[in-house]
Amino acid sequence: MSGKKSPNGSRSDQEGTTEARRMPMREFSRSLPMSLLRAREAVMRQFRPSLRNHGLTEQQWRILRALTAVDTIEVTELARVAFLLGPSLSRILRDLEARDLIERRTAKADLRRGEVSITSKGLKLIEAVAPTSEAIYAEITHRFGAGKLAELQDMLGELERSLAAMEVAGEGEAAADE
Amino acid sequence: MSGKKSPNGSRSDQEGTTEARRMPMREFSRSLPMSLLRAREAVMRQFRPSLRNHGLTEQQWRILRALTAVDTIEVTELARVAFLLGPSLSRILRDLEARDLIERRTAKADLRRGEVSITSKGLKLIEAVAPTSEAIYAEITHRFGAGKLAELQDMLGELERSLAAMEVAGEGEAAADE
DNA sequence: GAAATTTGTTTAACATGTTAAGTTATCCGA
DNA sequence: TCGGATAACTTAACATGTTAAACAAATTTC
Repeated sequence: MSGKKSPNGSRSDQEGTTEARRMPMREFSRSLPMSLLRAREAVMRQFRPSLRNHGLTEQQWRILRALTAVDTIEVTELARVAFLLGPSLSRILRDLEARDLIERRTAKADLRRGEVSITSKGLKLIEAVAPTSEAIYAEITHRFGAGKLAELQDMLGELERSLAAMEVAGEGEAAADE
Repeated sequence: MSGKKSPNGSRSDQEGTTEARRMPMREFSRSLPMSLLRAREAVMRQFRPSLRNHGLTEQQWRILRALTAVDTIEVTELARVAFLLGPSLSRILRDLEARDLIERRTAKADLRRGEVSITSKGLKLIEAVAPTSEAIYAEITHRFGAGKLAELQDMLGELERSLAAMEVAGEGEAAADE
């Protein structure tokens, strides 16, 4: 476990794309995190250009999309639904508010909480992007197969549930005074 | 497609976590990109603490891991294997080099190309992290099931291939002078 | 009911993602 | 062989991911 593989000698070749260089680390590239990362990137690559043409990032789109389903929503709940961390969401909401795509106000009952809602301008933007987005999604479904897509999503959900209860062991390497 | 749903009235409740608030946008959260994102996050959440204890980020780990499989590798090829964009890789390599975990030198045949390799210090770090990483991976495999894991990865690879040939249509919204 | 604790959100700091532009080196055709 | 196109990085600029810390409002505790 402590030596390098691929007896390349001293790389005497130069135009050939040596076997060792053409396909390094097959095993690594097949790890679950890499598989998930590549699959997601393959999907998002389809959507990004359209979003970009409308001046939206993927995360901004997720937020606006989530807001269309509710009247108002609290920041923490929005973070959960759009799957964003608090700090990211905080920054993005600031920007979206400056662009008049969303509105915020503090809750009367609990002054710590912020309530967010989409503006009519935001709704119009969503409606402008949605057709293209839905067309892309339909094309993906068609190419991969609706049945397989459903099956894949079932497995992904099951994977999530399998790991939800798993302990997150950090090897206990922190200083003892903690 | 243009109206808000969930007739909440003016949210007269307060302790109840209204139905509309408890489960907003079920459909959105079931989209393929979100499913892939959540699944990957569920997996990486297991690995991050261990990596962090060794002073490594996920991307730095990917790079070092890829380097253990080869003697040297060119930057572009490394970007492909570790699935990182050029600019990200450029920055990370600068840091890893400063920490003496990798070495770089320009190729004699083509002065544009940089050749990267892992140092003995980098190898030692890998060997220190690997046991925990492999244990975590084994636990994930056990929880989810080895068979299902293989099946999932097959589907992910198939999804990638399905989308590889797909056109990336941007709606042609750019200015005409481009 | 004031101090201590907890909760909801934001700010800070650093690392990466993403696109565009810049640099240097190689290639290639007139 | 010269000059335009390409190629391989790198820098720059802005947005997000990630963890820690700050902050203010609410809740709990004594």
